Amino acid sequence: MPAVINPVASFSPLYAQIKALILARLQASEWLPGEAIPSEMELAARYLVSQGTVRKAIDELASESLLVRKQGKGTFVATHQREDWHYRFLRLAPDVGQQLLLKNHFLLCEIAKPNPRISQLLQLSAEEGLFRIERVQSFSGKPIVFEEIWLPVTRFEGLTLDALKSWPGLTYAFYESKYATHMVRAEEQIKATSLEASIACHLDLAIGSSVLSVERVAFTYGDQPVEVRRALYDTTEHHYENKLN
Amino acid sequence: MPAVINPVASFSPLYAQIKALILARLQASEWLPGEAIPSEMELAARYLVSQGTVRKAIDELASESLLVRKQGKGTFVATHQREDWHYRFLRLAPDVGQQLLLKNHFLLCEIAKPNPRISQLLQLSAEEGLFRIERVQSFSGKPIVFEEIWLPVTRFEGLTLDALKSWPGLTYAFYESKYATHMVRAEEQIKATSLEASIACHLDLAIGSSVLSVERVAFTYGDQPVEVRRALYDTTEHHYENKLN
DNA sequence: CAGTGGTCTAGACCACACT
DNA sequence: GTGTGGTCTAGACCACTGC
Repeated sequence: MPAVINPVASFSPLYAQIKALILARLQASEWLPGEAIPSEMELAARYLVSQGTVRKAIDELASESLLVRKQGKGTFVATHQREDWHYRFLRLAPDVGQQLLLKNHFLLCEIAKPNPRISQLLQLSAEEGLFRIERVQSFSGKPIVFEEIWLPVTRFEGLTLDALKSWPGLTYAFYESKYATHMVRAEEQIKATSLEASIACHLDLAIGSSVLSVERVAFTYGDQPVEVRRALYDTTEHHYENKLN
Repeated sequence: MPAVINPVASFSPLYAQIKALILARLQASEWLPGEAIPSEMELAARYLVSQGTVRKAIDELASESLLVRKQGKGTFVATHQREDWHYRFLRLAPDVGQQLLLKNHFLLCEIAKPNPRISQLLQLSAEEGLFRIERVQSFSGKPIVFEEIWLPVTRFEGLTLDALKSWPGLTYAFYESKYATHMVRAEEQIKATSLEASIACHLDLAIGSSVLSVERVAFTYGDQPVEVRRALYDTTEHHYENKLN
């Protein structure tokens, strides 16, 4: 007889309820990125279900990359602060040669002018403040990416250009470690555009060159949008890679 | 005690072996797209394993979209000849408004000039013949996509422009129904380029306009490359959509 | 109703990591 | 060795489909 976790509503299967309970813990930052969660046996005992049911819940969370299983060691909360996750969301690759290692150069971090489109994407009211960050990323000296990033001031209170510049790792690892915000997934919209004069200098390209415009909305636990980026890629010697399944 | 399917090599788990056996059946066209495969119980009996083991094998194949499960009905071989699969590999979406319904217009179908790059992508020797197809796709009268398609002559023997033109559905459904070739996955490389004169007329755009170049290699069962496409998208009012997980 | 996939359990054993 | 996740089994019952 299954233990009824939520007897009132929901005809959802038990493992889905267990999954929701685990998700709630993650969302509440009770188990932090990089840490191990309790073993399957312990969770099964805690929630009064069988190990198999916990397993199925964890399986789904692992397939969504919220958790990472490691045989013999345990199950861990996914984190961007790891080598093998550096390219989690980066789809830019060189046409020939090895995978690239981009070098970061932050240009500015300011309070953004009100921008209804960005506010809407982040599900914020027009009054709520936004940071706006600019940066350039280069590969062996050549600038490849110009990027604008918008972040809600409320979640990223006190953010400064210096803090960004002095962080050694990835931006998403920075969010995780300084603002307890783990990015789970993202959606991108890609277009081809002509390079504007104001940006051309940053990319070392002629005005009017064709560049790839990639607009990204990134989400944390619970499908909450937290960050908007608009990047311009120089694709003369690189491309955006995508797998369709 | 597990039934040892392949006692010689492979320390792979039982369900992986069952998965391979099912995959081989698909690859051999023993179970055709759209058809139901035997029930879990029947497969379990046939391979002398428990239902749970068959289930895990099918689960993986379903998550790779090779099979589709339908509760109460059975498990079916995935097919492109279905309404809900029409946009399986199409990532182009209008900036505003509903999902689009593209109209096809085939321009030509010829024996291609030798092309080492395409041959290499399709893992063919330079001598093996290739078809080359051109088409334009439009949305409410406006041309949006210009596309070149390369196919190996051996697999698509007797292909003609008329056959393509008279096919009412999707190209991948055509391959499936006329050439017993089901596309399983694809890889795309995306760049921004300037529109050439020879193609500009097809897209109703000025020479030198920025357009999205999408090069796709599509694979059938067993990771065998079968088709190369190079598409140019007019992204003034559309975009390429991508989800990062 | 019978047949299908979907869920849940309990228990056994394997593979791996740490100590 | 102990503890973790990974595999496999056997059997029960549920949910959905179609006759």
